[in-house]
Amino acid sequence: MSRGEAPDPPDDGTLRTPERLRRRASRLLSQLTVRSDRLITDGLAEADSRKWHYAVLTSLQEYGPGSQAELSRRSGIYRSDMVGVLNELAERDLVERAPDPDDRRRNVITISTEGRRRLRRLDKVLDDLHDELLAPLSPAERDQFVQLLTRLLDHHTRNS
Amino acid sequence: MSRGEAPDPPDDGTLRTPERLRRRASRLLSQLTVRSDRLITDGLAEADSRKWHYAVLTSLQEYGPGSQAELSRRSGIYRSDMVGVLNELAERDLVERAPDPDDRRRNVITISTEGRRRLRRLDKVLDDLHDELLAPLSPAERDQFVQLLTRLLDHHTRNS
DNA sequence: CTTATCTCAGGAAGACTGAGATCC
DNA sequence: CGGATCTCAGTCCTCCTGAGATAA
Repeated sequence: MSRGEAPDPPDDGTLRTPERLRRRASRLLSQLTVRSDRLITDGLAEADSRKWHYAVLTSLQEYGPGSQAELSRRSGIYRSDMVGVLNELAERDLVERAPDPDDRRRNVITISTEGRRRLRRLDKVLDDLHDELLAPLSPAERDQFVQLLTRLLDHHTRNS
Repeated sequence: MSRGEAPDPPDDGTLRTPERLRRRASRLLSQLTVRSDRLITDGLAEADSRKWHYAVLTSLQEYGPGSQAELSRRSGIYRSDMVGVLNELAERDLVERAPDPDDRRRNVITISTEGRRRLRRLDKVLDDLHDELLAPLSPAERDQFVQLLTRLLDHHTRNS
């Protein structure tokens, strides 16, 4: 409360007006995401990685090799940003990029053995980080939270 | 499902591995926040406003006039970015910026009548936008959601 | 002298646009 | 030809750092 924020809510259902700002879901979301992003980014940086590395490696592990456009669709990384991410991954020998013999516009991206090893480590790192992120919630509440987020995201993804 | 995403979950509690990526709370958060931000930003743009305008106006309405540094603390806007926001608000005659006679380093920011009127409109706009944002959730679930977000945010705010 | 306030300049990172070259 | 793919250059926004000027 050292930041001149709103006082605690009345706790009787009444919503005092100062709470309007604090309780806007959009604000809560963006503020929490800033913290979450920072947590994850810092944690992965200690493992010489980024969120995007994890997203691409997981997608390769689970769905197999693919073109860059395909990886982009799978992982949600923008097609124009994919180039840079793959450069970083290739530098570290975590993936291999080879021209597709069947369609010479494409590159086929494959995860390397080193990449699989790295992915296992990142998965552990992320488990710990999520433990920290969701610390105040009970296991049941964590599921609840993930479920609510998923439903919201699905809804807003389908309606493009 | 036209985007090469993960298939639907088994729906029996089992978590197939491809779901790891999809279900990471950090990813859900940041993806949802992107959509939410876009929704809010676009909606407010139609009212010639931004999120920051609303934050500052609300804080002025609820807590009364204050210096820029104080507004910054209340509303969460970075002190360096506050200048620009106040310029925009002053341009539109929604706030008044006057030097503090007691401390000549400071400006005292006051909300104008026009500002109050604008704020009432923005509050309605935001109510509608949040209805859209939380559309798939029942009223009880919306409360649940806000409550979970608040607890998480509080936890990560206290630990600086 | 130290501290606080206001201001501006600019960096880093993410989401995104647009366009050119290449190929189907 | 239209459409997809890879790449690069660059925009916009947000969060944040740093520093200068002024005044307590």
